[in-house]
Amino acid sequence: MTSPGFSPSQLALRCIFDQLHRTYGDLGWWPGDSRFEIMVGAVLTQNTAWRNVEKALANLKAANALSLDALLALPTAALAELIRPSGYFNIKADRLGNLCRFLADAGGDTGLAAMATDALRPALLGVKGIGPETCDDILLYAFDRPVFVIDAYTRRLLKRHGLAQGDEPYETLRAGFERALGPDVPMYQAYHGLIVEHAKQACAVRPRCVGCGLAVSCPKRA
DNA sequence: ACCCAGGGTCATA
DNA sequence: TATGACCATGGG
Repeated sequence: MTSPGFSPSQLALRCIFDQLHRTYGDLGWWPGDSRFEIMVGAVLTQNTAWRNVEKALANLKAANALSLDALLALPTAALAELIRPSGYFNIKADRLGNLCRFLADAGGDTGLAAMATDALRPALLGVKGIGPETCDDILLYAFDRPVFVIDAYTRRLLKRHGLAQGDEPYETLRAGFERALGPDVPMYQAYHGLIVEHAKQACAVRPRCVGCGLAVSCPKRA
């Protein structure tokens, strides 16, 4: 009843995961050297290709600005200039400022790490500029919480496999994944990365399930 | 030239 | 609740 309209079987979701993992291996998601870098990257990658985010992150590193204190000390206009390659640079500069102020108030990422997920998730969602996907990227990859990330690719993949209609509310899909798979941080981390990687391949590769023979559909485009 | 990318907010109905 | 406009760079 927690996820009306989306009750996938554990078998179906595991089947897709196993084929993707067999095809692409361990991708090492999320790339990043610190919790803070992952959080910043999660904001910068909103509706943006990752290669553009890498340029912005490189600019921040070169300016020695990829830390909470350094970013807080940076004027918004200067921050916007550094992250220009990632697009939406004005609004993202504001969002990073919101995130940094929230972090500082909460005692940095050490303070956040001490919070229970049930308290941390609403707190993050309360930051202007952090929606459900960015929030869950942060929870799953920066703080290793068992939260499944839902993105447009995941929706299309579910739709193509007939597991969901695709336009269900975010929370419905997230709850469906988590209930079917059970809490498994390493698998959640790998799974989302694999879906994105599979989309990047743009159907150049077509993993096929050994057991059921069903191919894993390409989640690129509608 | 057009379409898309590892989304989210806000105004409007 | 549910659309639509807006944000903006860079690669295919």
